[in-house]
Amino acid sequence: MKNREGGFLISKVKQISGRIFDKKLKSYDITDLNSAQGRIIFVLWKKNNQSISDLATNTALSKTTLSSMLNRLEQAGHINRAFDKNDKRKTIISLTEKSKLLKRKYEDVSNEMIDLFYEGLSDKQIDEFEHALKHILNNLISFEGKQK
Amino acid sequence: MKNREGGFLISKVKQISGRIFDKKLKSYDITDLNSAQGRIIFVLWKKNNQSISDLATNTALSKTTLSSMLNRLEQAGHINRAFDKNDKRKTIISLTEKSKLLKRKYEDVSNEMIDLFYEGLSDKQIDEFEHALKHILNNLISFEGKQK
DNA sequence: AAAAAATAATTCTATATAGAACTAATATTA
DNA sequence: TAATATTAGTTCTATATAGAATTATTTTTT
Repeated sequence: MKNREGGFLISKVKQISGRIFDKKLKSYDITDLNSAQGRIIFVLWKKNNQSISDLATNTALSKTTLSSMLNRLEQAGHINRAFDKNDKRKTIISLTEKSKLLKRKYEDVSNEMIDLFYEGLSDKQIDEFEHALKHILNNLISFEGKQK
Repeated sequence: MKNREGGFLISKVKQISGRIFDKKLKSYDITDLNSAQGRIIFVLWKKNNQSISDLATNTALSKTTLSSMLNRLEQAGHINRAFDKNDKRKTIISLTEKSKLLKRKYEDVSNEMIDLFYEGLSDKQIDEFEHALKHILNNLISFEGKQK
């Protein structure tokens, strides 16, 4: 069997791109949001008003991680917490105007990042790469789901 | 232009696979090593006796991260620190017998993980995927190198 | 050779991350 | 309906991660 090292490669890509993304955010004067927080805001841009469990699913972070990160995002004025009237256990997270205004700039950074990421790969290669990534992600999600 | 989200997908894959890997390690009775520490030991299995800067390069972690992680790995008896005789600034990290003995078991977990990761993809797809990953990693490495 | 620059590692501080244990609320079962 | 199980969030604790500042050593420049 071949010597595979996808997981190791992914870890390295994640590590370096996080550091680069953080620097790019600062160079665009986004100083009160880092890349990890950006991931959360990003899924809220896609769909506002999500419960914390929804966010856990959509960011792939644990609920406990979100709990503390949302505290900081709330403190910094990026998100609000509200109660769900139909289910008192739930907390609904929504974006503030402040974070809505960040969207354009953040997307510029994202695009710069994506350009760097995929430099030298053809559209076809990128398509196939992201297709494989989604496949892998689904493998992992369904495995983790089964574990419970 | 197409809507790319490779970075976001990679973050999610990294997050979930880390959690799964940690559970698998425990289920194989590897209780004194987690997946993050395993990454460091893994590059030392490939090549023993590396300086911390070398490890930073080969793991894609920052030197400060390594500094504290190596403390814990040393404490747990997995690695040793030694001075470089030719260059007194350098610290050479080597594996202990204990961590050498872990290798077989750790590889079993890795293989199980790789199987899960790539389930449903053909050899050709995996080859192309890892090829693209390496390409992306090189893009990031050379960019981060230029920054300095 | 002395001064300046670069390199290696550490410490300090802040944030990110997640498991275990907990509380409150809702859903399911007997 | 009462008892039980499940679900949603939080807190607590430990580890992971990295930037800034610092010290020691080596290399480069003048």
